[in-house]
This record gives sequence, C-alpha cells and structure tokens, in this order.
Amino acid sequence: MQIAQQLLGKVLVSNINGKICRGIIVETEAYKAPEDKACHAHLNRFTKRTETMFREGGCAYIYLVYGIHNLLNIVTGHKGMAHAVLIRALEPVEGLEIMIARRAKPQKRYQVSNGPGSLTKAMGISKSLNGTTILSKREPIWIEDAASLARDHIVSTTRIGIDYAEEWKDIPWRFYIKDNKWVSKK
DNA sequence: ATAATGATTCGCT
DNA sequence: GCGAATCATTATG
Repeated sequence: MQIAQQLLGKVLVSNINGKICRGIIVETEAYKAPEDKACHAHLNRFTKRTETMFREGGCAYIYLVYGIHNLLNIVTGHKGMAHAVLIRALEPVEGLEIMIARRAKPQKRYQVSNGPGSLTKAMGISKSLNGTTILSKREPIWIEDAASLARDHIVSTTRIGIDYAEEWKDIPWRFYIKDNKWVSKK
C-alpha cells in the first residue's frame, strides 16, 4: 500500500536490445494476498503463474491477460507474502520515438503508455521477463529512485477491472499523481 | 484431455 | 458506447 504510493514519481527504465526507454510512474494499484480477492494469489493460491509474487520484493511479476496484453507488477512483499503493485501508467521522458514505433499503429499517434497493457508494449516488456530483478542497471528493466511526492499530489481511488472481487472492488488501492495527463481515465 | 475466462485495448456504430 | 480479438493459465473430467 505505502509502496504503491512511494512508487509514484519514480522512474521505470527498460533496456531492451540496447534501446533505453524511461518513464515516470504516474499510476499504480496495490494487490495483497491472501485476503484481497482481486489478487491472483488470493488465499495464497500458489501456482506456476503466481509463484513470482511469493518471492522477496524487488522483482517483476509479468503475465498475459486476455491473450493480448502483458501487465507489469513490482513484487513488494517478503518471501512467502504475495504482495505486488501493478504499474498502470507512465509519463515518457526518454525513448518516446522507440515507444511509438513499438505500438501497433504508430502512425495514429496513440498515447504510448496510458494503460497497463499499452505501457508494457511501449517499453518492450513481455512475460519472458517475468521474475527479473528490477533493482540493478544490469537488468533489462529497473526502477530509478526519486524524491517522494507530497501527499496532496497523490489521489487514491478504486481499482479498475476487478468487478468480480465483490467487497474488495470498492477498496481505494489505486493511486495516481493529481492532474497528470498521462493517467488512464475511466 | 478439454473447457472457461480475464488486473484490456482498439475500432466501429 | 459496445463488442471482438486471442491465448496462457486455471479448473475440471
């Protein structure tokens, strides 16, 4: 939870095939097993997919939804605790042309990273990077530190796309930077 | 072995 | 605003 807010304003960097892309994290969501029904590891359900989430914090949990989109999470719990933060949106700061080129229809000039599925495509992240550590510049993806944001710049609200999670769908575990135009809407 | 479905996005009405 | 696309993972026989 706290970590989800602390990640706002930090910089996500990818180095894929020597191509560097940077983006400020502007939107996140927190997922916390075992009690959170929206979490894949609800009730500590341990499968081949969720195995990554049970690791020590600092690695990436990446998986495919709808057969189409890769979603990127940062594992934040200690070993055996399946806590993770979904990265939902980025504000590009470097490599924007590379990101545009990676999108399906570059000529249409879509926003390049305003949703969890879009940003992984823009950054060149795929599930083959699942489990990668994100604390070192030697890795293909990592997080660069930045000053924490003032509390009044952080907005908290309900998470998106988890209507099946019953009472958990109303919990305000989605966070974004106030007035940032790169935040996905809805 | 087979069947159901989702932490979404894009394109068309 | 609505629905299709599309497949790895999960649940079930």
